Amino acid sequence: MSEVDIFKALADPTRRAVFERLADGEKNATELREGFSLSQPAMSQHLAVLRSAGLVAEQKSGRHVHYRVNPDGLAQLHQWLHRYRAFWPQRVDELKQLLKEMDQ
Amino acid sequence: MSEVDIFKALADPTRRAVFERLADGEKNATELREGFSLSQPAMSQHLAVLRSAGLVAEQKSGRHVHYRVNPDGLAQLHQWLHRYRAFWPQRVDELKQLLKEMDQ
DNA sequence: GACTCACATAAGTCTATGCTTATGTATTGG
DNA sequence: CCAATACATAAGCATAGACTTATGTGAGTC
Repeated sequence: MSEVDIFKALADPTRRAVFERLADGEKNATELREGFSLSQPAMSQHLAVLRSAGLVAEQKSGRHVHYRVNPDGLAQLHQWLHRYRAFWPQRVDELKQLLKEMDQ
Repeated sequence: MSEVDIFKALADPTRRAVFERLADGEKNATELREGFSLSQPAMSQHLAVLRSAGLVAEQKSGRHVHYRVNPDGLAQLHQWLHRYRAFWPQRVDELKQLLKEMDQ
């Protein structure tokens, strides 16, 4: 698991959508396919990428594999972003100001 | 500029390194090449990707082009991450606990 | 005005990646 | 125990992406 892997994993729109679905709650690979027009191997490969990036965790239960969000990946991402914190408070303030102005 | 573009832009190690150098301070394309073993067009293309992702901003000055971190991109990333905030406070607490244990 | 410098853009190549179909491997139900 | 289910893995293909060399463009220099 590294930052590169995390960014690469999230660079794919399908994987980002899968991750978002997992954020709603634990699901197995078959449930995750619902709504997507993807072959079963494609989903399996996407999950492998997310897993090796530390973004999701798996738990085998019989012949099902339950996937859930792994906070480790998000923590890594959060830590990376935090290095550049100096750049966004200013921006946040600007947004706050903008919202204040829009309210009037 | 979209989340996909941002993640894609940051998925490349070279672009992440370029971004990190820009975080240290505004630089032009030639200065950015120092230390990298990249052709000039390669750097130019990387900067184009970072620019279209909203991660850096350019400012032309004579025949030089000065690049700097654009907070907009980081703000987008921060906003994306914030959607999953529910997952990381728990993790942060775990890390704090771990650090506390390591101190002893 | 020719020349150089600091870039951007074009075109071509090679590798990475996302997809497919085909197959392998546990697990479970009849 | 045999078929079906729920996956993972393999192999092949087609597109995307990162790089190169070559060329274009506009701004400073002499």
